[in-house]
Amino acid sequence: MQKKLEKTYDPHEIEDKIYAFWTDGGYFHAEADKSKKPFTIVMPPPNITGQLHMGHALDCTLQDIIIRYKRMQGYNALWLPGTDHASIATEAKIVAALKEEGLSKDSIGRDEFMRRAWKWKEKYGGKIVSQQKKLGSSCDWDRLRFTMDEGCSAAVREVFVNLYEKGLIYRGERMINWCPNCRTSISNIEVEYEEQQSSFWHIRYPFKDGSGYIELATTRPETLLGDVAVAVNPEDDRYADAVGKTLILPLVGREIPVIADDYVEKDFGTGAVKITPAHDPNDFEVGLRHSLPVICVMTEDAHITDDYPAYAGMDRFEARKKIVDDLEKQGYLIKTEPYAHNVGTCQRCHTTVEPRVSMQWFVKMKPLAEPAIDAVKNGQTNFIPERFQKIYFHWLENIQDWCISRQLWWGHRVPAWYCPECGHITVSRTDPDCCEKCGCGDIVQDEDTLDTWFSSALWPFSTLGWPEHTADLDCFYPTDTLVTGYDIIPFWVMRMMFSGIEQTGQVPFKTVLIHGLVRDSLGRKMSKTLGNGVDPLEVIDTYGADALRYALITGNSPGNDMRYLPEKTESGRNFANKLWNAARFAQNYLTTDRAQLPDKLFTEDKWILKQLNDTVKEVCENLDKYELGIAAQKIYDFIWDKLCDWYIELVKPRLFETNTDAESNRSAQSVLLYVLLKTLALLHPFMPFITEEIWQTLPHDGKALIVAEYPSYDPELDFASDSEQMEQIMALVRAVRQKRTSMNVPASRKAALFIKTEHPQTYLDGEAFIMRLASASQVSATDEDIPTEGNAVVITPYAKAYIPLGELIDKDAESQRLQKEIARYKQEIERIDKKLSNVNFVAKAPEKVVQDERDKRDRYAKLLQESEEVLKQLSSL
RNA sequence: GGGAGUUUAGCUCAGCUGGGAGAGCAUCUGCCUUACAAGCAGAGGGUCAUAGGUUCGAGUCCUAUAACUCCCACCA
Repeated sequence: MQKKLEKTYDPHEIEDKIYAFWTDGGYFHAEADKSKKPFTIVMPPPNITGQLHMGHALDCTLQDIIIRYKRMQGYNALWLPGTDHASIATEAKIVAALKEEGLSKDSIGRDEFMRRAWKWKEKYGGKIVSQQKKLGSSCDWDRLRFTMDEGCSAAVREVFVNLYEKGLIYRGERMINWCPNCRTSISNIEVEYEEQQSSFWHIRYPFKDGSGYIELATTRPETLLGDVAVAVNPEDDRYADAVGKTLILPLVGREIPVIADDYVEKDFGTGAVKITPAHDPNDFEVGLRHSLPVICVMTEDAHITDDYPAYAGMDRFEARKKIVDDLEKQGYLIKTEPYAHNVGTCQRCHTTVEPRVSMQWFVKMKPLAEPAIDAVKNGQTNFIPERFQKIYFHWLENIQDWCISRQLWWGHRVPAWYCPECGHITVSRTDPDCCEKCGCGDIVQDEDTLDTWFSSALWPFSTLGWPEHTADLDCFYPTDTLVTGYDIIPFWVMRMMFSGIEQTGQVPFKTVLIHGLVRDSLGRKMSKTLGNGVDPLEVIDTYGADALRYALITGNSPGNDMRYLPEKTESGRNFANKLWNAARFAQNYLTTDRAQLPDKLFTEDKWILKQLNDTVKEVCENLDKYELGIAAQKIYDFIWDKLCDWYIELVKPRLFETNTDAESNRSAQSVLLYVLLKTLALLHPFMPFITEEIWQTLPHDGKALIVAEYPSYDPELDFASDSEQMEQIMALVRAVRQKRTSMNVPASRKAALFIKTEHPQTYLDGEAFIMRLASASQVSATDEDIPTEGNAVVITPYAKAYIPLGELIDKDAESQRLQKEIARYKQEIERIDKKLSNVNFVAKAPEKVVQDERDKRDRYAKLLQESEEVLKQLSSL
C-alpha cells in the first residue's frame, strides 16, 4: 500500500481516515483474557450536556498516551469510556427547554419528563463521544457506558441497599444547603463561596419590660422573621444581667429569650447574635442545644411565607430591603455598615444557597473515610504528583455526612418505599409490592433521586459488570490509572476510593494522575461568561489533532495549571510537518523494504542508532514515571535535532550515490528506514495520526503501528566510541559554520579546509560530511603543523582547522572575537582550578565528577593555548 | 484563620533523586543548500524573587520574608 506523500502534511482527511482504519481493525477493543497482563483506565465520564473543552482534551490526551503506550508494550489495554447523566445540570437544561414551550415539570408530570430527558440524552449524549474521537482517543467504544444504563443502575441500587443495611445510609431532618433556583438540596461540596459586598445592619431588640434594648448586627435581616432567641457569650459581663430576660422581636412582636451560648464570640460585632434555627446552620445547632423552636419563614423558592402578611410572597432580597426599611421607619435600625463577606452559591447556577431544614438521605462518612485514608497512606493508591494526596486527606479527615438525596427527577430514584399504615420504610434491591413490615400494599416510593456523584463513585467497577462477578471485573479490576483534574478530587476521586474499598474490598485504581486546568493565554479560567474559551475542535480543524495533543502535554509539569497559547499548537503543527517531510525525503530514496540493520554500519549510522537508543531508554523511563511532557520533548529533540538536522544530512551523500557504492547506499536506506520506524513507534502514543499514516506508507511488518511493539533499550546499539568520533566531526562542522557566519561568508562560497589534529583519520573518514556541511571545497587532515599565514583559524577541543579566506578576514573583528574567547576560556579554567584546588572537593566529590572537571580543564587549556597562538600570529601580520 | 502552589531569557514555561542553566515563540544576521521558508545555518539575551543556612558544591535541600494564584474554614 505504498504511496507518495504530499508536500505538506494535511491532517484533515488523514485523521478521519486513520481513525476509521483503527476502529475497523478493532484495535481499541479489549477482551477479558487472563493470559495477558491487563492495564485498565476508566475514563472520567463527561456530562451528556457537555461540549468538549480544553480540559477534556487534556484529560483525554493524557489517557490516550498512557493507554497507547501500554497497548504497544503488549498489555491487554482497556480504556473504558462513558458518559454521566449529570442529574442537576441536565435537568436544568430540560426545564429550560420546557419553559420555552411554556411548560413546566409539574405540568407534564414525572413520566413525560423522564421520556423527554431520555430523548435529550439520545440526542446530545453522543456528541461529546464524536468529539473525543476527533482527538484520537483510542477507547473501547464497544464498551461505552452511561451512569443511568441498566448495569450502572443495578450497581447504584445494590450499593444503596447495602449501605442502608449496614446503617451507613440514613434518613433524617437536617440543615442542608438548598438551591432555591434548582429547587433541590445540594451537598456541602457543591456550595461555592463568593465574596460579596453587603451591609452589616445594626438593630435594636427591646426588652419586654421596657428596660432598654440589646443591639445586635446581622447580614441577613430578612431572617429576623424566624428569630427565636438572642444569644450572648456566657462570659460576657456586658450581658450577664440580660440572660434569661425576654425581648420583643421587632416587626413581628414575638417574645424571645436572651440565652447564653459559647458559640457567640464576645469580640465580634456587638457580642449579641439573633438566633434563627430554620435559616442558619450554626443557629440550628444553638437551637438544638436550647430546645428552641424552628420557624421557617421561606418557601422552597426563597419567598416569604404567608405567615408574615407584610412580606408574604416577596423574594428574600426584596423582603430584606423592605424589612430594613421598616426597621428604620420604626426606629429599630441603629446603623448600616458596609461589609464584605463570603456567600455560599450553588455550583451549578450560582444562586445564593439558602440553608434549610429538611428531610434528606445521608451517607454516614466517618466509617467509610477511614479505610480510604489508610489505602493512600499505605501506598495501595498513589497520587502523582504526590502533593495532591494532601487535598485528599484533608477532605476525608474533615468529612461530614454526605447528603445524597436530590429533589430532582432525572437520576437514580431513591429505592425506599414508605408505608402509610405503619410508617415503616422498605429499602429493597427489587421493587417491593408491599410494606415488608405490615404487608400494606399502598406503599409509595420516595420521590427523590440520588446525587449524580453517587453513581460516578461506583464507575470503576459498575462499568465492569459489578455487582455480578463478571470475567471483565475479574480481569480488569482494580484498574491501574485514573487521570483527572485536581478540582474533582473531593467530588469524585475520594468517593470512588471509599466506594471501591467498601463494595469490592479493593482500591479502585493504583495510580491517580492529576493534571491542572487549561487556562486562556492571560491565565484566566476559560468560561462561557468571559467568552474566552478555546474550542478544541476549531484548533483541530486548523492545526490537526496531533498538534493540539503535542501542545497540551509539553511545556508544563503535572498538576500545574497551564495557559493555552495558539503558538504552542502551531509549533506542534510545524513539528508534525517536519516529521512528515523527513519521511517524504526517506521515501524518495527508499528502494529497499528491509528494515533490519545491515551487518556493516558506518560511523554516522552508529551515531544515530546510539542517539535513538539513548532516547528510547529515557523516554521509557519518563513514561513509566508519568512524565509525559518530558518524554515528548525528548522525542521532539531527537527527531528535529538529531535525525533531521544531522543524520539525514549525513547520509545524503550515500543515498544520492546509487552507482559508485551500492552497498553503502543500501545500508544507508536500511538504517534510515529502521530509525524512522522506531521513531514513529516512539512518537505514536503522542501523535497517533501522523505516525500511523507515515508508518503505513513505509515498508513495515504487521498491520498497524497502533499495535506495533514499543521500542525498548537495546544494549547492542550502544556505540560509544563511534559516536564520539562523529561528535568530533560535528564539533568541527559547527565551529567552521560559526566562523564563516561571523565573517559573512555565504555557504555557496566553498573554501578549502586544512585540519591539524592528533587523529587525522577521523576527519579523513568524515571528509564527505565536512565538505557538505561545512562548505568545504576540499579537506585535508594531518598531525603536522600547517603554515597559517592569511588563514582563518577554527578551533575545537579536538582539532584546529584553517580556512584560506585571505583578504576576507577582518583582522580587527577577528582579533576582538579571539580576545573575547580567550577571556572566556581563562574564566572557565580559573573556575575549575579553584574547584580542583579545594582539598574537600577532590576528597569528597564523586570520582567521576572530579575527573569530568579535570577533562574539562584540559579541553579549555588546549583551546586557550591554541587561541592565544592564533591571536599572536594574527597580530604579527 | 489553616493549607497548597508559583516566582528561571522580552513572552509562555521545562529543569527527575544537589555537580554551573534549557525549549518554544519573539528579536538580530545570513541563506529558496535537489525533505521541509510550517524550513536551514548562526547570534544576542538570565545575580534562577529576597535574605540567611546546610554542603566540597544549591535553580535544585532547610528557615524566614515578599508578591501573585488556588483550595479549605468562616464570627452572626
